[in-house]
Amino acid sequence: MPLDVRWLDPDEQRAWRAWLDAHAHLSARLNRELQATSGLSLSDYDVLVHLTDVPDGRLRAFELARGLEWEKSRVSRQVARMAERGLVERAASPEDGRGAYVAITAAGRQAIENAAPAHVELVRQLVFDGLTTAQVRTLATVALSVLSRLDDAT
Amino acid sequence: MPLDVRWLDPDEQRAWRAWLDAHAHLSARLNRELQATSGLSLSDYDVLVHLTDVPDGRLRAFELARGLEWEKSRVSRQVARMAERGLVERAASPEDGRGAYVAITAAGRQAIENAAPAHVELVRQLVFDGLTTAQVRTLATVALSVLSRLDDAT
DNA sequence: CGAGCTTGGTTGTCGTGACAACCAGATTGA
DNA sequence: TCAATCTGGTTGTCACGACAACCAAGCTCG
Repeated sequence: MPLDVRWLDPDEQRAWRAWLDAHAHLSARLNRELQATSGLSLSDYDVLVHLTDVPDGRLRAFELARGLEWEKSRVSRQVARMAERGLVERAASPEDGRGAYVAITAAGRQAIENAAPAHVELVRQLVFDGLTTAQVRTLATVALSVLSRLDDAT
Repeated sequence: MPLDVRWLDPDEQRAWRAWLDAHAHLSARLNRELQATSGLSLSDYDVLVHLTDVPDGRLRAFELARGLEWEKSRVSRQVARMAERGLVERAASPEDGRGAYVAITAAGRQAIENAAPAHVELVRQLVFDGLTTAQVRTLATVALSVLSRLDDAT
């Protein structure tokens, strides 16, 4: 066991713990609230956001997987559940015999249009209303730094 | 549907997305690495950290739940799994007939002592080596702000 | 062409977590 | 004292996600 480990100093410890805690509590809270007020989970919400972002409201499953950075199995199952609830529909692809389109339904649009305002408002209240613009920018910088280091890493 | 929603501005969007992405990728990566190099999950790791932090290496289940901020059912199941692998032991409490102590075993100590250095090193590489001390402090401030707003909220 | 590789997607299996129901031991208050 | 309540913990059930195995449709190259 190496004796030269560079442990975290107290400031780093603090920041690290706080980050983990904040994220855990925040996502639990957002999920609970979303669930309670609109019957959607965060995953449902993310799928619907991606589908509404595209002109015709439909995407191939693999595009959805790419956009969400999800495992394809996760997409498959999430879409299956959402289809059962009528939020999306699946359709075979004419161009590619293997393909599966995922299309948002009217009910799906309704659901996200109902859910979005309160959700965004809550994010604003819990996060951004407490921060200065400088802090927001630093937050972005920090997160982007982590992301780039994750990409670099072996 | 309210028309006066205060949507996120571009900077906020960016910070929000980056935060979520960074956390998702980072925790996936840390989990994978920990699993691969030491056979522990992040949850295992957290439990072991809490147990090594206390003098006699044992805690009542409810103390563990409090410290980890976990549901008691989660603690119960996690401990059951870890006991099966010999990382911890359960013991009845003499003082309280209902009580259950969770104690780290020699194997558990060994496991975390093996795992910790590489884990901390990775956190350092992926997060802190890329940040200035000012950024670290801002990160802590931001996270703490979110936490306090979560507490306030109804 | 057609065997072998690649790609898009689904499914089996396992581990995990939330929530609620439940059980047993402790506590308390009329 | 003893019924009502509270507390510590476990278990049932459901949803979710990762990973690997699998299936079928395209592609590619001799």
